[in-house]
Amino acid sequence: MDVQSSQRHAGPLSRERADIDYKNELNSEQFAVVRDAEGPCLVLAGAGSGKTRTLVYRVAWLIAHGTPADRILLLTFTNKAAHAMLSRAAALVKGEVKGLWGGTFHHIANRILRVYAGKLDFKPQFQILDEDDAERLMRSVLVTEGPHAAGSVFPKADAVRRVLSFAANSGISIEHAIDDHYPQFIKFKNFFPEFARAYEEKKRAMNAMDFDDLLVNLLRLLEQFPQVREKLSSRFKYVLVDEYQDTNRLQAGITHLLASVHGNLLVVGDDAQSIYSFRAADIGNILEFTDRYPKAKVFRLETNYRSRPEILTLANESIRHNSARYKKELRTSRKSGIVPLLASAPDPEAQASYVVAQVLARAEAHMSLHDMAVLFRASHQTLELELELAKHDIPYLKRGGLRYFEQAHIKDVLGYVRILANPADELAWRRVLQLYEGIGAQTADRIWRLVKQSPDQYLTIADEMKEMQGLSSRVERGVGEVWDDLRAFAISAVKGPGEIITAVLARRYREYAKDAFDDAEERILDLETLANFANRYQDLSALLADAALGEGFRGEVKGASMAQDEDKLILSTIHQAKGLEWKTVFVIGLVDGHFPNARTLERGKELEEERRLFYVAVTRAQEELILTYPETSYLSSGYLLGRPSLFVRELPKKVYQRWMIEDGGGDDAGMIDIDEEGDNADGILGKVIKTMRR
DNA sequence: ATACGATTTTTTTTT
DNA sequence: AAAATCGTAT
Repeated sequence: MDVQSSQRHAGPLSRERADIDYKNELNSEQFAVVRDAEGPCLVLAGAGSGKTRTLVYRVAWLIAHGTPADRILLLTFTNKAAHAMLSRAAALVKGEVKGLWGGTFHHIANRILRVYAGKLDFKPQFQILDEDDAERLMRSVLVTEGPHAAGSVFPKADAVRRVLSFAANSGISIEHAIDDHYPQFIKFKNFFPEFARAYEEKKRAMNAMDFDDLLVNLLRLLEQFPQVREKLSSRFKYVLVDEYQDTNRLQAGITHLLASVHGNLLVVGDDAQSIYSFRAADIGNILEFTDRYPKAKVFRLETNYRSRPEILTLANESIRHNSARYKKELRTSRKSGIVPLLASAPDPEAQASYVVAQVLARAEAHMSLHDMAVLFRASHQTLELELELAKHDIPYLKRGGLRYFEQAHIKDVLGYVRILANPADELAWRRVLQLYEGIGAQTADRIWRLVKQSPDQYLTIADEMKEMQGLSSRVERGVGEVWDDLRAFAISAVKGPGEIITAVLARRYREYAKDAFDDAEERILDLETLANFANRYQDLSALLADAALGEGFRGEVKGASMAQDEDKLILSTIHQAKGLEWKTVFVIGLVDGHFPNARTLERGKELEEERRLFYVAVTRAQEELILTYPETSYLSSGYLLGRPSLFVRELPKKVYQRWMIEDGGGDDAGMIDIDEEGDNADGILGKVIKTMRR
């Protein structure tokens, strides 16, 4: 319908690409979305149903029919998804996506807030705090504001921050968040508002926002400044959102307002793949979309192009144990293949050597490593596997766990950059100061209190410092070195951000790293790469913002430093694997206590989310699915005699084949009969045997 | 009093 | 692996 009308506004139609044959390259369900998604639209798309493809073609269609790329906003959930989608769209329309706004919510919020920071009383160079920063800042709040009653077990900084974060993201009060989601903190409820206030105050003083603030402040900006809202939402003629099931209330509010002028809001999601409720993602956004937008068109993509029917059967059998869901059964267009395998190993070592043997067998049969992936619930589950892979010289890339920018050496060095960019950055000061011999938490605190009084004159403070009482000569020397260094780095700063890092490395950190880390060489190499990368920026705060948001770096820097197209096996958390697919998928560690996670086993509501996670994992597989679990494994409390995961036990036996892995040669923990059908009644603790061994 | 090294505990998932 | 805790050195 709108094809003709939008063509009329198309301007120079000569550029329209006749070479995309939409009808042929898409199925009829997908084509309907690409052609008709005007106004509010909800696309319910099952796993592997070509949802990314549909979005990419929709973008191409819009551009081909005259919408300038810079009037399209494409919101995705991860940086990786954003890049993948933009490059696919670029390939389709031959580079005409330039100017398209695409990225994560946080990325887009950052971009908009840089322009309008002033309206919210931030300076435009505001600093972004990553999770580690936020936790440290909260820790310093608890030191001053926390109750000092000895012996009282008080929630840790990270826990406090989580509560506040959850409240912010779901748009509920702190009290409410504690009552409903963190009942263990009810007796401390009265303290939280005070912590929140002190935390806010510290952030303000630093001109800093944490991840949540990016969303909160963008929403506030749109709500409180109608001219801004008008301007932005007029600009974005089309707003497209991927993975809508994982958006939270703030994000739904933001998309609502950004699309408020044109009303063209296209959201795509799958309620069965909602796995981020711990971050306050709200399935209600999808389930109630048609209530919020009564005129919304609803599309369904229910044909799976990815997986063999045997794999899909297993997935469907699993997800049907969940009660809260849209009724939807995935059909596959593919021919019958191999029945999924469930393999049990005596211990994690045997599990690892089994996976490696299977990988090697496939590699020998000329399968590329990048066509296989090993998925897991939590990143520490790969320990044995990584050892085994190293032993066999198999190159791999692990996703999940510590991020590049959260590693100590990176944060240390960027600490100097942060001080130079923003001398009011309390966290950077504390971190950098404690790198020096003789300066610990106490001295760092005293120095910071002095700096705080006039941050902009920090270079001249050194003299006052000397007059501080009771400085031992060791401390005094340390303080002297700090300022000598800072003066030197301030001079390098003129030449660009990369020069600062080079100078830090040359003047101090190279030596420091050799003492502090046993893998110093690798880390120094890392930092040299970082220096190179940083030189692409002129603006320190732009560099730091991208660092905090994880933008660009992981893929580019690391990829460039390694052999670019070396074939690698992917190890990934299931969360990071969302939206991806491989021919062969291993899901390891399927034991009660690990997956489902011990914490969620105790709470019924979260168990459904955990099951959706399992669903996401198995639906990544195209040809082959191999599930494994160790019969004994390891929890912080001791050995866990595992029974296979609930998610496996509840499946009908006919959907998988069974396989027993022989002991790989590691020390045998003794054969114990696993009660596979075991009743759920005895909690996992009953199965934990404390051992003295460690 | 403070720094720092050794020991113990604890760890989901992500922007 | 990193933080919290504890004990010793400066």
